[in-house]
Amino acid sequence: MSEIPGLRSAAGEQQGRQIPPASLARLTIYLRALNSLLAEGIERVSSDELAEAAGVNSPMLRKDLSYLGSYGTRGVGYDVQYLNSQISTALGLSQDWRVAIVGAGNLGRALAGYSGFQSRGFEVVALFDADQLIVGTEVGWLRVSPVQDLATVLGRTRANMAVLAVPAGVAQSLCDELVDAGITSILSFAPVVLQIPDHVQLRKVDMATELQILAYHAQRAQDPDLESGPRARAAQ
Amino acid sequence: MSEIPGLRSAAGEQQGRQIPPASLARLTIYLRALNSLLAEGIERVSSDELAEAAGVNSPMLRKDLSYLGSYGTRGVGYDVQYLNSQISTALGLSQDWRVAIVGAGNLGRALAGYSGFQSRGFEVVALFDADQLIVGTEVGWLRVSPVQDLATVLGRTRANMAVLAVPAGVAQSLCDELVDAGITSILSFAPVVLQIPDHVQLRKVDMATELQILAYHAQRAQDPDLESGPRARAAQ
DNA sequence: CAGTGTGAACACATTCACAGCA
DNA sequence: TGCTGTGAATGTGTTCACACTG
Repeated sequence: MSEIPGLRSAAGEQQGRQIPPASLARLTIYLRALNSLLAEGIERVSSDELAEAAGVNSPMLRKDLSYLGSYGTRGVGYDVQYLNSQISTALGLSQDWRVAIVGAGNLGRALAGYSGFQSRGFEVVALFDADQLIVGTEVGWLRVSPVQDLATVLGRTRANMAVLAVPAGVAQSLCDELVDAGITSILSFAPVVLQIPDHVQLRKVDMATELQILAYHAQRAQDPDLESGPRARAAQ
Repeated sequence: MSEIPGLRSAAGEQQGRQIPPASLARLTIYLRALNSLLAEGIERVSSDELAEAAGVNSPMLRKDLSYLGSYGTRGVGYDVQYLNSQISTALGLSQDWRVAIVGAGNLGRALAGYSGFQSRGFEVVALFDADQLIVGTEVGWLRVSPVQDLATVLGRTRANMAVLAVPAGVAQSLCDELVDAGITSILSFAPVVLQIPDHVQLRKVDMATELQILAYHAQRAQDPDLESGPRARAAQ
């Protein structure tokens, strides 16, 4: 059992093609599901089962996987371990990512202590704050550094990603500092539009936006407005 | 200045149509930008200016606004105050939303104290935790309630939305309790796929997913792979 | 023959050019 | 004249049916 399909060109195959953004987002979910299966000691899954676990339908799952290559066995399914490692390398999770968190308020501390990072190949290597009362305190295994030392500490810790967990007002200037220090991947929780150069990747999470979207749907659900033809059930 | 276009059928117009999900997400950004302009005392904006402030291009902004109705003035632009209120009512932000936060760890506390909620029409009315050491403590204006009292407290506080900020392992059962207690809008930060009935709206934020997506792009940027024709710059 | 992999059909989102109005 | 509003064209994402294979 679990014979591993052709290993030639280990992480290669159709690596050159861009994975469509929508698929990319779902691949991370499949990875999570595969890790759960792995933890349960399950060795094989069918696309139906994995799709169920990931909350999508199986044709979509298969199409998503097809952007990476053909890692399943027809009539059988996927080897959990093998598929897991294939997706991981495709997503670039085989190298170590060193994350700096800027802002050690509740959110920054929550992120610093979030086990989901460590367990999925991200190491938090620095934590910054501007508040003198917070600087120097310990959060988990980390000591909070002063933002003044941003560039220095980023260099020393060889951080290659950053998370912005600071108030909106100071986000742009700190973002600029991160970029100047050579960071090219930033995840921002600040509720502002950040200006960045082309070569920098920025992703944003805005919790108020999420609630507003929920509010919109909730409002429509309660007013029995013009609920037109096709049942408008927003997918998970 | 600022003559207000036809008020007949106040919040009506083409309210019946569903706003496309992609537009909906951006409308919340426009709202944020309009609030900033309002704070600066600016009364009018053109689609170019507002698009710039929101980090999108202006045809897209105009198309998004067109799903709500025609609230601009040709040759002039938009009245900031008026457009702000039109988008707000379209999104259902004119009624009061009462949010319960389940989980008073660092993340839950960060959310409870997040000024972006209060300022945008969301009131945090309850905060729950399972840990006896945390129950009873104060976070901002709130006292942490025991999860055992979930249904009771949700009823008393008339919460109509919930945020799940709990570990993956207990998310599903708490989600079920929320649903049983009549909550139909849930924002989950737990890194698991949640099972929900059709009438419940669920949105998910997964920070590890965000970092993984960044990792993918960063990996591609460093390996000068097959960088094919069209410059693959992931939009903000 | 069960279950993967994928091309072709469909639905949705974005872009663009320009008509229409203050 | 300047800027909004929108239909038509393009591009992207999803669904589906089924060919293919272990």
